[in-house]
Amino acid sequence: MKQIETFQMLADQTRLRALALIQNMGELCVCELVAGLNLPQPKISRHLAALRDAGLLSSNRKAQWVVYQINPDMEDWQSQAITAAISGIKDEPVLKADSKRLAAMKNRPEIGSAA
Amino acid sequence: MKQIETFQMLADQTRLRALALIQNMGELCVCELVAGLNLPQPKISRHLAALRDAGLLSSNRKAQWVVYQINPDMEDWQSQAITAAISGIKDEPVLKADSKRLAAMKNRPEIGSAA
DNA sequence: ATCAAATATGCGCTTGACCGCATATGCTCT
DNA sequence: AGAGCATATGCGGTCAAGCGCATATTTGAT
Repeated sequence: MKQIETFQMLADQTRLRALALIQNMGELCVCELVAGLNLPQPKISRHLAALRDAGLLSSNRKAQWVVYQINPDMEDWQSQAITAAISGIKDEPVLKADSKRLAAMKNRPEIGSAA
Repeated sequence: MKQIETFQMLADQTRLRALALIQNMGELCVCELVAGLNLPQPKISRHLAALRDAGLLSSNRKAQWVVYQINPDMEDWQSQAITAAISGIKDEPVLKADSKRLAAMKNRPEIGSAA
């Protein structure tokens, strides 16, 4: 049963924080997530890969960066599950701190839209 | 972060099957779940205890039986999560088999409403 | 071609989830 | 009190998840 994988993905703090921040910002590269969540880069990279493999995120390369976003082609129930998850954690203080750190990030890449 | 626990609970086939069957039937005792899911009683009992401890199920004793139901006092996001989960698995063949086995159960206790 | 930044992966370790099996506890009825 | 069903729990084993650390890979700039 493949659905298990989805909920497994939502049962981890790092992944929830990453999903929340990505949903909040639209799309983010790995280094932005490293800065926002303030965690080792290999750890972030692995979690993102797992989320992508599970179909919850999609990624595409933009120059030297790999940009992740919520997978637009998810199944409805997956989307609902993510919504529930983010709703469940939305008041966690750590999320505010994550956003704050991201906003304060030095040398933040300007990908895509802006120059 | 306590929310993790909720999603952990949803990341297991046995627990999902139990939740689906319980939601479908309103309330069920352990022995009915053992019959429906066709799994060892200790295994079922443990999973039910886990779901109750996580706040997803509530239980109350009725004579010699312990009856479990979806916890009516869940938080909204938990309820949403369960809905998403059940929606995700609703077409799994195993669920139909579970219902069928439960319906065919011999010596099924008549708890509460009926005599 | 070299270098540096961004990202991914290999490896060994630890911890916790789940399991099966045996057994304890609780409840009911006689 | 004793028998019998329903439910819970103790225990040991196995396996996968997550981690830290080092390193490989890809990409862009000089």
